[in-house]
Amino acid sequence: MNSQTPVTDETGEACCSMPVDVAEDTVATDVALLSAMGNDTRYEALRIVASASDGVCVCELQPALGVSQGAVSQALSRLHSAGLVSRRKEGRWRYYSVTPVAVRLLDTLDDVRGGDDE
Amino acid sequence: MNSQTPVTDETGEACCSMPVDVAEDTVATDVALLSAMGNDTRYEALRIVASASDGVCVCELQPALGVSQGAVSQALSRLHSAGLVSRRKEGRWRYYSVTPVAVRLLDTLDDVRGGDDE
DNA sequence: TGCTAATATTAGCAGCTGCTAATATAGCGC
DNA sequence: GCGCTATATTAGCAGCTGCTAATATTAGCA
Repeated sequence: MNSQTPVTDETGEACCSMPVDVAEDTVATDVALLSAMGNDTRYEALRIVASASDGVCVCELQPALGVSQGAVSQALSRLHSAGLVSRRKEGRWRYYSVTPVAVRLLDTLDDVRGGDDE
Repeated sequence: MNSQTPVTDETGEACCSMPVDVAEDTVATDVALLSAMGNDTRYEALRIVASASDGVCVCELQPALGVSQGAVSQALSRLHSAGLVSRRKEGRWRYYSVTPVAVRLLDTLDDVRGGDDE
């Protein structure tokens, strides 16, 4: 606020304690994860990849997601650089699989959403 | 890709199985959560609120976050509508606290980041 | 080698997002 | 009621994001 922050108000109406610092690299790491998943196309792609037992190929994600091939590739590239999917080549095909990080986060999302449904 | 998707390639080189459908409201719910947290200011605000035992007031979040009062208010409003913080009034002051949903997600983020640090 | 198929990358566009400044609203004491 | 403080809301701007279309790259085959 100005210089009259209630934190040090002498009337005993001090507002509350000093806030903590959040480490910059923690912020960057977590925000990269969260924002990578925080988009419809990328979230759906991740869900689809997560539900496959042996990886999903770009060629079938595209019809499922209903966007262009380029958009699918960009989505997967973003998920990969955030550490949410791994990829491998098999001839012409590229397969994507979820990482343990993604599994954990998706499970947590399912838990908290399930709790709301009661 | 076009109509010759490897999914049904008769040569046995079928690419993989059919992808699942992801429920639209599940997508909307989760993406709202993730994108609310997927921004530096809002993530840091949530972290600060999470570290306080009895709620944090807007007036101290503002200096901690280093943005305008209006930006703090907007950030908290977004977190609130995503169900990540609850709020209460005490006279002139507005206090924000984390919800169990936020706690779960932040804990999971800490877990997966901790795993990476090894 | 030349072609097709799969997919990554790039360029560009329209809409979105996050911020500031200004304003509106709520609470408090005189 | 007035003036102040705390904070929510609004308007507007600059930069960002997600998409398509086009192109580049890679793999496979005759």
